[in-house]
Amino acid sequence: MRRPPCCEEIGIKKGPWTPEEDKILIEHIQKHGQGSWIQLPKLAGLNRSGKSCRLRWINYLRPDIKRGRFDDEEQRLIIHLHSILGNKWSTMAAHLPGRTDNEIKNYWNTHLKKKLLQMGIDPVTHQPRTDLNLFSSLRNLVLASTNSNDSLTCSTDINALRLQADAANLAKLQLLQILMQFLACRYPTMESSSALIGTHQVNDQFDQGLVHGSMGVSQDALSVPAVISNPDSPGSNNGLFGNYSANPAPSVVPVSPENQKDIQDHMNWTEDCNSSRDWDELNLENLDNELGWKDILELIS
DNA sequence: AACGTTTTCAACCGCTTATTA
DNA sequence: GTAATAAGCGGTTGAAAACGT
Repeated sequence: MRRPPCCEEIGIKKGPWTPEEDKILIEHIQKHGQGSWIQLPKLAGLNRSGKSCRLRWINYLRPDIKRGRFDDEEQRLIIHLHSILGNKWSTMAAHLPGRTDNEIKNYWNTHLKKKLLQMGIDPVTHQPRTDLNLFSSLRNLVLASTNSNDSLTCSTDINALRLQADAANLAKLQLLQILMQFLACRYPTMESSSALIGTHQVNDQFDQGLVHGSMGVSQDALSVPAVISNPDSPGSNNGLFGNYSANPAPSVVPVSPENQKDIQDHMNWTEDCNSSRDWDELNLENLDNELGWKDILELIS
């Protein structure tokens, strides 16, 4: 079924399009319609492949293309769609009028993916990450949340404030759980002591805190976006992280294979809590440089 | 100002799927 | 049913811009 290389494509121009080429393509399509992309370059007098013409038109020259930054609503939608569809960029583009699959793909890879990673959420599984890298990112988020009043005072974007608050609160929850896992592993015999509560108790607290809003996570952020065809889904479409509502207590799951590289440089310290070497390498004392882990515990309490 | 590094995104490549003869 | 062709899709690349030192 492999298509043989087309001899007509030998010697054709590649690389960035010139304004002149754009003009020729636009005028030709306006005059004759899209028709056959293979025939188009020849008919229009362009030294380009049909593929290249199609891509240029669909991703850049179409009159209904919406350019500029993605707004909060679009970001929420992309994240939610990705949690359901995975890397089905063209399907996602169908839900975002004026946006192309290429644009969404680029935006995901350059912005949203990083955002989720910084929040400690695996961009593939859309579940909280457990690697050590998360620890520092969570600390940053907790720090950001404590400074949010300063850094965002001048902002009139209420959504931005809420998103950051939600992210920071989720980070706090994850950080607390990770710390509890650390303590539970470090002191297994004290599992049920009042000083070191067990993980299941932590989860209960998460549940209660999230359900009742006592942990500060806005209810909006925990609701399911109504964009996807799920008429049974309760709640409204608010909050960038609404798609995580199916997992109200951020259960700790392994990081996806795709992001394994990110954590190769760190020990997999939550995977095997019997490995004393790993725990010893997790030098919590070093975290005192900017914000001690004890301080974090105070912050999230 | 100069240089190196990182980020962004348009464009390409190779593969799969759909259509047609 | 099969093969050839066209269209579409997602991953990857690389040039340019932005940023940091």
